[in-house]
Amino acid sequence: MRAMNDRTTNLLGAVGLAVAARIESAARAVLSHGGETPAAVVVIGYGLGPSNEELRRILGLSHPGNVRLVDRLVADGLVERRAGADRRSIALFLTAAGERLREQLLQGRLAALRPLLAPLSQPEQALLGELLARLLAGLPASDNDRCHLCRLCDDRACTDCPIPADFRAG
Amino acid sequence: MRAMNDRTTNLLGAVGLAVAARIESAARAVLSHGGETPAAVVVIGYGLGPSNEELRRILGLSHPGNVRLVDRLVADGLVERRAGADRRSIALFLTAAGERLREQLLQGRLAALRPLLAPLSQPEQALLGELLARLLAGLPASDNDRCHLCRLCDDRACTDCPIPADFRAG
DNA sequence: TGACCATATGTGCGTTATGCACATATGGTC
DNA sequence: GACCATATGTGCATAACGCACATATGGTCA
Repeated sequence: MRAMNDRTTNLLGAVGLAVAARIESAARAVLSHGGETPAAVVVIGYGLGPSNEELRRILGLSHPGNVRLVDRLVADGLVERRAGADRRSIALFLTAAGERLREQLLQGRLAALRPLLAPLSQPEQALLGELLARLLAGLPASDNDRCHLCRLCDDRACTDCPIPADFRAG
Repeated sequence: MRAMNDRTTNLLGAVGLAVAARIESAARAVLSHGGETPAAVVVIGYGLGPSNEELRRILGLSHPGNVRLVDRLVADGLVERRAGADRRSIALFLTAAGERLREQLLQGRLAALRPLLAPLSQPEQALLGELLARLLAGLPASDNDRCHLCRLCDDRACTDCPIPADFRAG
């Protein structure tokens, strides 16, 4: 089962680790919480007022885990719980401080990743982008999986997102 | 400061998250511990008998964190603490069970990542491999940083590793 | 209308992986 | 031999989770 080009597979793994580490580190520099907390800020920041349950599915957390995560963000003055569609559900929105922090998260993430591309020339970067886009497009994924994968993406940088996700329609 | 091709940067971030998630998931399927524990098995498995301190630096953990990590592996019968160079230091080695588990870890990681490359043709995969290799080679890194980055790599798959690391000399 | 179940939120409690401060033992140096 | 560096291990705390449970709302069906 060992493919000829496991070298590429292995390099992909090494790069993935480096990328994830930089993303996490950049988030920690701005927000004093780890795990899925920064992703929650980005997702809530789309302004659609997700319920606790919707957010939880996107983040891939348990119900209680999500409640505690929102507790942290509310305690920090970054998120507000407003009335939702039902009287049982709530709608999550960023405060002004939350919006500002979200901006820092998105920009910090890109800033942390840009140096990785520095060794490549502009055409090479464009080529890499195409290959990565094809790679992402090939992931068989439900709508929720796509939202999960893109939970930290900067929707402004992600022009022509290769992953069709309905929640971006707006 | 917003570069023209932040799209590529953003895609790199998305792919990195997907890669890291698959690596972690694959490790969890084989080893019932998370964090740096699987990496420790791989690193110790090189058979050089690293001390607690050497291992800790490669994994990027605190001293106590590393001691507890080794405690877990010893309790699971995967690692042995033997006498080290000094009478204060120890030398860590895998048991037979540890060796077997390391094999599963390495193969599981590659198996989890291979599907990501499936959308690309063979020449495209080779091209991606070259770009990733250039990307990794450009990372300014100390010896320890390199060991840290490669802490989950399969040294058999990583033929012609783009990252010069002295510890691979043997 | 009321019984019943599904859905959504929140809480008590435990676990895992970690860090900090500290204690202890060995090694080297002056 | 005094002193400091190095290496290991321990007590205690923390962050981010999950499971089991409790509670409230909504819908459905007799």
